[in-house]
Order: sequence, then C-alpha cells, then structure tokens
Amino acid sequence: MASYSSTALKAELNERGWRMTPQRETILTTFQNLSEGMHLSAEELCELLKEKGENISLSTIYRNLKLMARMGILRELELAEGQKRYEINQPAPHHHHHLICVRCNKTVEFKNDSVLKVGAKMAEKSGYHLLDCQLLIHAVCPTCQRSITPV
Amino acid sequence: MASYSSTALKAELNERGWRMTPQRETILTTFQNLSEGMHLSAEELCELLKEKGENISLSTIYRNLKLMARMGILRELELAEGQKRYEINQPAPHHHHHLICVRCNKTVEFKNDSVLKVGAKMAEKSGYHLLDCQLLIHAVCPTCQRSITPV
DNA sequence: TCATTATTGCGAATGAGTCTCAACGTGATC
DNA sequence: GATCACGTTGAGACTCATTCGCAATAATGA
Ligand SMILES: [Zn+2]
Ligand SMILES: [Zn+2]
Ligand SMILES: [Zn+2]
Ligand SMILES: [Zn+2]
Repeated sequence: MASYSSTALKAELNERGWRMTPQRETILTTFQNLSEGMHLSAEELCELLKEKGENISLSTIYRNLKLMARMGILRELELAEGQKRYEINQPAPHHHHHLICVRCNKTVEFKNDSVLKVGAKMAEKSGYHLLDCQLLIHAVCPTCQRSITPV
Repeated sequence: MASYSSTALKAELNERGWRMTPQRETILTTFQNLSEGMHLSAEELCELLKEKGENISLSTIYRNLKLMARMGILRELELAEGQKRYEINQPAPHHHHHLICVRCNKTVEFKNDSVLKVGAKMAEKSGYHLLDCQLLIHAVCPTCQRSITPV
C-alpha cells in the first residue's frame, strides 16, 4: 500500500539538510491511506486529523503540503475554484488524470498511460526533472448542459 | 488571425440572453492579438489596457475572464503560484501544453496532438461538453537542479 | 549530552478574487 | 427612434486561502 515509506522520506529530507518530524510522517501516512478519488485541501486535512485526535497546526500543514508537492510526493491539484487540493502521487499503474465540470465541479478520474509517457518524454527532452504530469480537462457535465443555470 | 470573431461572441452571448459590450470586445481582441507564449493575469491585462488608453475596471476584467473561460474562448492557467493567467483557446494546430519549473516558474510550451485527442475522447465518452484540455507538467528545470536553493 | 538550527504553532498580515449597489447601456418592442 | 427591461459596469468594501514573523520546541550530528 505504502508506495513511499516514511523511512524513504526521512532519508530524502536528511540528504537535503532537513528533518523528519512526527507531523510530516502523519501527513504522509494520511495521504497513503486515503481512498482512491479523495483529494484533500489544507483545511480538510487539518479537520480530518483533528477528528482523529492528531492535531497539526494549519500553518504546518500548508508548509508541508507545499514541500511534499515540490518533492514529487504529493500532487497539487486545482479542481474546484478557490483552493488547492492534494493527493498522493502514484506511479504508472495508479497514475490518473481529472475531468472537471466547470459549473458544478463534479470530477471524474481516468487513467491513460500514453499521456504520462508524453509528459515524461517532454520533461526529459528539455532536461527537466519530472515531478508531476496531469491532464486537466475542463468541460460541462451532462446534468449542467441540461440545466438553465447561466455559464 | 482572429479565430473567434467579436461577431461570433456577440451572437453566442445574445443566444444566452447576455449582451455584447465594448469591454468584452476589447478583451477578446487583446487576447487575439497577443503574441504566442504570452499569458496574462487579470492585473496585467488591466495594466496593458491602461497603457493603451483603454481603461477597463479590474472588476469587469475579472468577471469577463471567468465568463470567457467558461465559454471555452479563453484558457485559465495556473502557471505560477498565486494567480491565474489566461490565453486564447486555439484549436488543433495551435493548441499547446505547458511544462513548468516549480522553483523558478520558467515555462515551456509544447504541442502534442495526441493529448488533445485523448482529452476529447474522454470528455465525449462521459457525455461532457469539452471546453479546455491542458497537460500540465510540474518539474525542476536544469538550472534549478544545479542551484543550491532548497526545494 | 550538548550545540546547532530546522521546524512548529500562533496570531497577524497579505492579496487575489468576489460582492454590493447605484449608474449606465444594450437589445427588444412598438 | 423612443421606451422599457434588465444585463453590465465601476468603485470600493469585503472575503478568506495562504503566507509571514517570531518565540518556543525538538531533530540531528558531534
Ligand atoms: Zn485524483
Ligand atoms: Zn456539472
Ligand atoms: Zn500557453
Ligand atoms: Zn527552474
């Protein structure tokens, strides 16, 4: 289940002169145990942990979500308006993309290996170190097409 | 040059019970005449128009960028942190994607028709009306890989 | 064990984007 | 081409996701 262990995280952090903390381990394992299709915002993660009795301050959550996204451990997604959401960044067989209705924000996840290949090849060709590759499709869902709601 | 005329915009607006205004025409033609690779934020568009002597209030710009993105005329992009950027949404031969360095925000545009095909097929299969299809690659550019700057 | 210094938690600050509302202008009707 | 209904604009107030500043804390290495 755990595609990226907290031991590996600790090693990678130390290598860069940073430190492993209980908060970082908690955040990592929380995302690893999240069911497929769940995307958490900073605030939602904070609430979820509070319910489980593991309080972590919102500042710390914001800092570490950003850190782990920039390490390639988490994916930063702009699914609905107004706030970023995160999910664990999984390799090839579990890697997926998002189709979003711009009116109701209904989100469909789908897999397509060829897109990841295109992204990886493009990054390599330009000498970039790949962190995340996401196909984002903005569209209007069947329900919203039928509704009279403007735009 | 103009892939989407202001006459067409007026027609589509009226069809939905909305109205054409000088501000909307100015915004549309500004994006149509923008050079390739330019992505404007609301604030930048406001400044650009001010320089040209065509003042449009920031509120109006925000409202219409969102409106035109939801009509599929503009693409809404999250390239750098903190603000959305827009560009004209062009069909197949000019359609492109973005490779972004998460540290310095350097952005590379690239074309790949197969990705658009994947997106269009996926939207159609789910009964969604496609507005925009963008492959977003987060990575670390060669320069930033060599730099000692953290994360 | 101790020193160094990265990290946390709190509250204050920031700022992109939204909201409110009176004044205005568009498009439809006659 | 005058009138009307109502969508749109502009200005400023406002919201709230995210960042910042800093003192207290704790992870690492010697
Ligand atoms: Zn997902
Ligand atoms: Zn919808
Ligand atoms: Zn572009
Ligand atoms: Zn860079």
